Amino acid sequence: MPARTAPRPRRAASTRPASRDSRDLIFTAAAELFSARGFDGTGVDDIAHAARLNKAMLYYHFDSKLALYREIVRDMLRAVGARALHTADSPEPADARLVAFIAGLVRLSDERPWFPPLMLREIVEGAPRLDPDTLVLMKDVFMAFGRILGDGHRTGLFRPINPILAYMSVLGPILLNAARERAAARPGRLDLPMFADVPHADLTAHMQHAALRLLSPEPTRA
Amino acid sequence: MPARTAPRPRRAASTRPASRDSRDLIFTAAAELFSARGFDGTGVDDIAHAARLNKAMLYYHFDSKLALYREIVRDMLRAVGARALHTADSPEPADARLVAFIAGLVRLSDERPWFPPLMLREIVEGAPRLDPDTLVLMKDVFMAFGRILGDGHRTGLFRPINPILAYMSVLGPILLNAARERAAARPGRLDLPMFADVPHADLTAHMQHAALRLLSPEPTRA
DNA sequence: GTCTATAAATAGATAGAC
DNA sequence: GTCTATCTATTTATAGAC
Repeated sequence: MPARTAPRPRRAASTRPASRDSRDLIFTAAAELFSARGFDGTGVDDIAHAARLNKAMLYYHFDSKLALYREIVRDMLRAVGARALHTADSPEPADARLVAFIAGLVRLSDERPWFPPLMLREIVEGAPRLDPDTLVLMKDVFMAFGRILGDGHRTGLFRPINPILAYMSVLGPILLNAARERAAARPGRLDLPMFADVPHADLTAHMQHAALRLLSPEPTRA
Repeated sequence: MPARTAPRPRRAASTRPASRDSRDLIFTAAAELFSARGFDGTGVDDIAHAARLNKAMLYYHFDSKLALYREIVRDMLRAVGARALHTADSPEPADARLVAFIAGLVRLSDERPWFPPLMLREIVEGAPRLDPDTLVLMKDVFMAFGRILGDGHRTGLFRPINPILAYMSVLGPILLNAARERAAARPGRLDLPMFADVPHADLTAHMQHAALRLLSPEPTRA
């Protein structure tokens, strides 16, 4: 699921306790932990233990903790960017593309559950650990969103609006809610009301509806 | 500015390099750093250095790094909660209270710039470090928001909506945008388009407008 | 109240056996 | 490819002088 450019071939048959590729095990465990506790809050021992391996294996597959982290973020941003560019450049009208953009983000949050918390962290911290190539990927997502916004404005589907504020207003709820959901799912803690379950079916619809309301040119009230 | 329940008296006159109370210096430096780099990303030495003191002073004023962190979050949530409860219980109609609720959050983000990043981090991580008393404060803010929402629904000003999704949709953009702004202001990095300046005047208005559009009962489009 | 020096624990990273 | 044992640097926290 992590997906490097080309999936390496798997060794024939092997026993259960390490049947999946150890690199993927470490990758996934690390993504999970980094998103939950942050880069500094996660030890390489924690990662190795969660992957049911040891840290020597981590260093066998990755150069360093930082290199592993970067690979996770790059993989994630490549996935987001690919989807965003694809929908932004589709021939459909802007409102349909906006709806697809949001559906893509929500679906991606399910496929790569570490995406929302990790993305939030990177924005909050100002992405201090990312290399220039990865920063470009972050930019691409925003530019794709901006293109949808601009097209919508030109075709009269959307009202004029500051693209950054619009981006924050669309991305913020999606990321924050998914991150909240994820935090609530962790064992032990948190029976606060704001961490209660939200019916997953309503979610995409709400986010899409909210975005359309935000951008629609019709005035809503004084 | 951090504000314990009662501000202790200041010593008469003293030289510049440590004229302000050292406790407040450490408190503010720590809040700033914790919000920027997270709890684990911030060392007590970093804090002491930013406060132009040393870590022995930190331990003179606070029991531990964790105790200091908790005090910062508690102070922040007390401020948010007090403001939220005050506006939620005001006699005004719900839409006016919602607008005031948002203005309060934005104003608080200016007064205590560490609030948005810190709050985001706590939600993302599921508040694993907070003591029960502090968790209650988090709950109070949400409940105040919920009361405004419920009143608005009863009086026909708002449409029915899942309170958690509404909370995420109002809080998410405000926190994320303020955090983004703050990350962009840090020296060195980040000239990505999505980290560009947003005219501060537009900000509150946008957030208020967006929230009203989200909750208004009038249908906006199919 | 403020500092320097240091103890004790932890974390990232590597050597080398199997 | 996988593991244990270990080195080294960093980090929280404290002792004790001024």
